[in-house]
Amino acid sequence: MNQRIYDSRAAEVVDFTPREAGRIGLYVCGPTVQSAPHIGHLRSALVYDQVRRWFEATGHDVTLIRNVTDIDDKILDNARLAQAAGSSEEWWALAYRVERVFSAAYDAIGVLPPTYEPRATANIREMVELIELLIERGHAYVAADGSASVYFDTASWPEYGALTRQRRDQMEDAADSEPVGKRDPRDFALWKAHREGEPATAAWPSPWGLGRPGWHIECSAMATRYLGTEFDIHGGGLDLRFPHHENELAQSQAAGHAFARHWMHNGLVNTGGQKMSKSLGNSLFAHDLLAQARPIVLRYFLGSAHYRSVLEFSETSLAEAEAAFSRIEGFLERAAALPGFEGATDSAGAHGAACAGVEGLPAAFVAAMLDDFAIPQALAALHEEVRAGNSALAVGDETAAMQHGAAVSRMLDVLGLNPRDPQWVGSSTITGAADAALAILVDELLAQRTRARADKDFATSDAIRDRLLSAGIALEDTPHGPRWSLT
RNA sequence: GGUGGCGUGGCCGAGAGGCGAGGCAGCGGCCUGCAAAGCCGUAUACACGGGUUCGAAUCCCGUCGCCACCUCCA
Repeated sequence: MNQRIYDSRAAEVVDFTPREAGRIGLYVCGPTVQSAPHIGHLRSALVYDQVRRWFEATGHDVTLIRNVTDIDDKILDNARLAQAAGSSEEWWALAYRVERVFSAAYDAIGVLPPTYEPRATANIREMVELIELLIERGHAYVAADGSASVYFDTASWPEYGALTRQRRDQMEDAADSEPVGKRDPRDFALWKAHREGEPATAAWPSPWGLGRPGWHIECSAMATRYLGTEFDIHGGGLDLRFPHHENELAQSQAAGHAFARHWMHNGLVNTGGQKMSKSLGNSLFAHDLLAQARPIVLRYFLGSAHYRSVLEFSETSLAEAEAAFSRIEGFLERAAALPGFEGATDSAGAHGAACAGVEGLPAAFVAAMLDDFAIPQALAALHEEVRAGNSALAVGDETAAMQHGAAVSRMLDVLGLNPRDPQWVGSSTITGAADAALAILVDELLAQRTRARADKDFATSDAIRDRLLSAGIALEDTPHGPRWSLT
C-alpha cells in the first residue's frame, strides 16, 4: 500500500513517491518571530513533526527544513513601538528572543528539532541571487519610482494563480497602501528598499541599493538552498496558501526551478467558531495553554482532529483529551508493570532508525497513516488496542496484555506521544528527593489503610483515601495491592 | 465579485454508496466492604428539500447556515 497525500495544488489525494527512494525533502514555513506563539503555531509545527516521524518510522531519511522569518515589517514595527514605550530592545534582539520562546514551546510539546532552521537574515545573498535571476528572465523589475525596490511581474507569469486555482484577472484589487513603483497592484515585493527611519541594521546591500528581502522570496531561496531546486513536499498553514505560497511557487518556477512536488496545508485552530486573531482578542497563547494542560495532553489534543480540518478549541475538548489520554496512560502503566514487558522506549528508540519499519504496528494504524496521515483514525486503532489490552488484563492473560502493550507503545512512539519516553519524564511537578520522600509518606498511609481495611474499619480506611485525594493523590485498589498516582 | 472548506448522536470527532470508527459524558450490569480503575452491554446521528440508485450520511441539483483566503497571518 502506498503513501497517499492530499496535495493542495492538485486538490486531491495523490500517491506519494519520494523523488529519491528512501529520502524525503520537506520544507515547512516557520513563524515570523514577532510575538509570542499561539496554539495555531503549535498545531502547524506538530502536524509536520508527526509527518516527519511517520516517514522516519517507515524507513525514510527525512530532511526537514523549517525557516525562521527574522526580518519583516511586523518585527520592525513591534520593536519600534516598544522603543517608543521606553524599550531599548533592537529588532534583531526582539526576533531572537521570540525565536527562543517558539523553540521552547515546540520542545514542550515534543516537536523534534528540524534538520535545520535557517534564518532569513542568514540567507540574504541567496535571495539577492534569486531576484537577479528573475530580473534576467524578465519576471521581475526594479521599481519605477527610483527606489531600490524590486517587484515580481505577475503579468509575465501566465501560471500565476495555479496553486490556488484563481484567475489573475478576478483577484480582488489589492488594497495596497504603497503601490508606488509597481506596474500592477497584484505584483509583490521581492526586495524592499530601505526607508528613512528604519534601522541601518535592517538594510543589506544589493545591486538595486540598500534594502531587505520581501517575505515570499525568503522561503523560495531557503527551500532551494537546503533542499535543491526540486524537492518533495512544501507545507504550511492554510492561511499561507495565498498569497505566500502562490507567490513562492510563481517566483521559483519563473526562475526555472521545479520547486515543490507536493503542497500540504494544515487547518487552522478556531475558538468560538472563529479563527484566532489579535483584533478579536481570542488568541490562545502557547504559554497559557501549557500552564493549564499537561504538554503531552496538549499534543494529544492537537492531533485529535485531522490535520486538514479546522480544530475547534474549547476547555471541554481539552478536558476530554486529558481523560482520553489518561486511559491510554493507565493501560500502558499496567502493561509496563508486567514482568518482562518490552515496550519501554529508551532514548535510542524514541524515533529514527530504531523505529524503522512498521513491524509491531497494527494494520489499521498503518493504513490510517498511509491514508493522508489520518491520525484520528490511527488514534481509534490505538484505543482499540488499549481496550483489547485492558480486556486481556481483566481475564489475567498477561501474554496478550503485553503484546497489546507493546503495540500501544509502538504507536505512541510513532506519534511522539509515549509517556514513557524520556522526553516527557520530569514534566511531573515533583522529582528526585522530594519524589522519594513523598513515596515513603504515601506508602505509610497506604499501609495504615490496608490494616484498617483488614480490620473492617472502613471509616478509617475511607478517611485516609479521602485525605489523600484532597491532597491530589488518587488511589486504585488492584489485585496486587493499592496503587497511587498524582491527579 | 473570485477561490476553497464545513454542517454527523448530549459533546468532541472519523468515515465517503450496502456490516453504526474512536473518545468524553450518560445509563444498565460485572468486579469492589464502598469507591476508583477496568471489563461487558447500551444510540432516535448524519443542516433542509428534491433527484439518481435495488440501496444515499456518502453521488447529483437546489436551499439555508457557518468558516477561511483574495497581497500582515501557522
